[in-house]
Amino acid sequence: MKKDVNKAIEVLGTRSVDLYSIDDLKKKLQKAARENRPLRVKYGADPSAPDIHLGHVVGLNKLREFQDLGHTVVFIIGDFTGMIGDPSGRSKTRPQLSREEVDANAKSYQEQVFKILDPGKTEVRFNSEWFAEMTFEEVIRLSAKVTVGKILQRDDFSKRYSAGQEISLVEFLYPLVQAYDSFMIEADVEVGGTDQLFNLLLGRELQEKLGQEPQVVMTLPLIEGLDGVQKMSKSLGNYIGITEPPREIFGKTMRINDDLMWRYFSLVLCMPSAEVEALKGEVAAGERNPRDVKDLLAQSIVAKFYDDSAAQDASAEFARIFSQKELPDDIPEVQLAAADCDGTEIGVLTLLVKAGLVPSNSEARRLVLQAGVKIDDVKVEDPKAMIDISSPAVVRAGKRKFARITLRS
RNA sequence: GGUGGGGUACCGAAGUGGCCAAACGGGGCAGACUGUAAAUCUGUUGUCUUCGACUUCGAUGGUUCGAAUCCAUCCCCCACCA
Repeated sequence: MKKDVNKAIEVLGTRSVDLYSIDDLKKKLQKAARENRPLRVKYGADPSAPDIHLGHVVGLNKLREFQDLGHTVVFIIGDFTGMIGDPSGRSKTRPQLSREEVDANAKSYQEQVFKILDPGKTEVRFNSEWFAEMTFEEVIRLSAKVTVGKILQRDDFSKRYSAGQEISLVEFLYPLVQAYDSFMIEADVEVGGTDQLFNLLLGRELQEKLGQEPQVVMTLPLIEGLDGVQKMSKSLGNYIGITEPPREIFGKTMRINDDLMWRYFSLVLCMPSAEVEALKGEVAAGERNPRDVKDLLAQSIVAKFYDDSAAQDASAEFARIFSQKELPDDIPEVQLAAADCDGTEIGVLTLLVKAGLVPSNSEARRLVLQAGVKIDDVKVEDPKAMIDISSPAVVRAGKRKFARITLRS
């Protein structure tokens, strides 16, 4: 374990938003060094959305830093809470999951997480371990430790409460559940997004009330998603998943706002702020082209989850399609039955639908009228046009969708 | 239990008898431009055999030449009071 506490504080403090408290962290680090006992760093995962995306990566990076300093990450999978979900059914982000779903998600979680974390320094725990056996009496005793006023302090609760919106008792209980996790695993530190601040702090308080040394709470920025405004999340569909194909990750990264790049450099790639500022300066001064910088970002992100060659391939492919407007190197083949055709000819609209490039005829018509359809590199602008597919034809629908059509004899 | 407010297209939200396939915003899609799937601008965004037809505004039934809009019943949601 690294013994230089000041250095550790410097590393760990980078990118964090809140840290309660730096003194506690320092003490814990000193104690850990003295006793040669790694700190237990908690991170809670919600098993309802098993796709890890760049938003999670921000936290995982921080955990990795703890591990590199010799500490242990306790990765908690909230399987118990996942199976309860939010039975009021109001919250779409808390679906009720079956045991099988939870298990499958948990498994996939672990596989993904170890793209960043060191498995040798990670302890995976399930919170059903302690909650499944809890009696109602214990639940009530536990709930006596926290007041309603306390829970109402949480920002979104107080807003909803004063706006006259409903808050279910389940929601009220969830922070307590998380806090209890901290107690059970004897967390020294808990890391989470800024939206978790209240819950993390509650863990700190609860530990203290139950006679345990309170955890240090560290929050990290929430990264904005592809829309550039809302936080990256699966339910909003504005995310880049780390298991997506390299070309997809690359393309999606190229789609973010130029202004957002810097945050990705810093939060996803952990680039030191001096370097980020330097890059930013070069772009502002016109010395570097924002596209090239974004290309660097996108390649680096792909390389982080795959490797350099995947990154280069994705970049080259992107340039081919969007800069040179050429065809991609792997166009999906679609065979059409002769029965769908009029001899060897077929209407464009039917063709687009049958090839699975658009969901409906009307959609196909719009696309054609908007000059978004090309067949063998020739624009088709008449929705009634008949296309001869006696020899294979390459259809391009919009910028990103392609198909090579052949006629099945 | 009582009172009041609601349920409209992917989302948010107008519309209270015909001009409503339904304003507006967001999102999506397309085009232009560009070194970018950035930004910006423009168009588009129910379905179909598209100069026309059909199905949509919680559900069902009704009034009417005509309903998202009126009536009845029902289902669901929310707040407040008890």
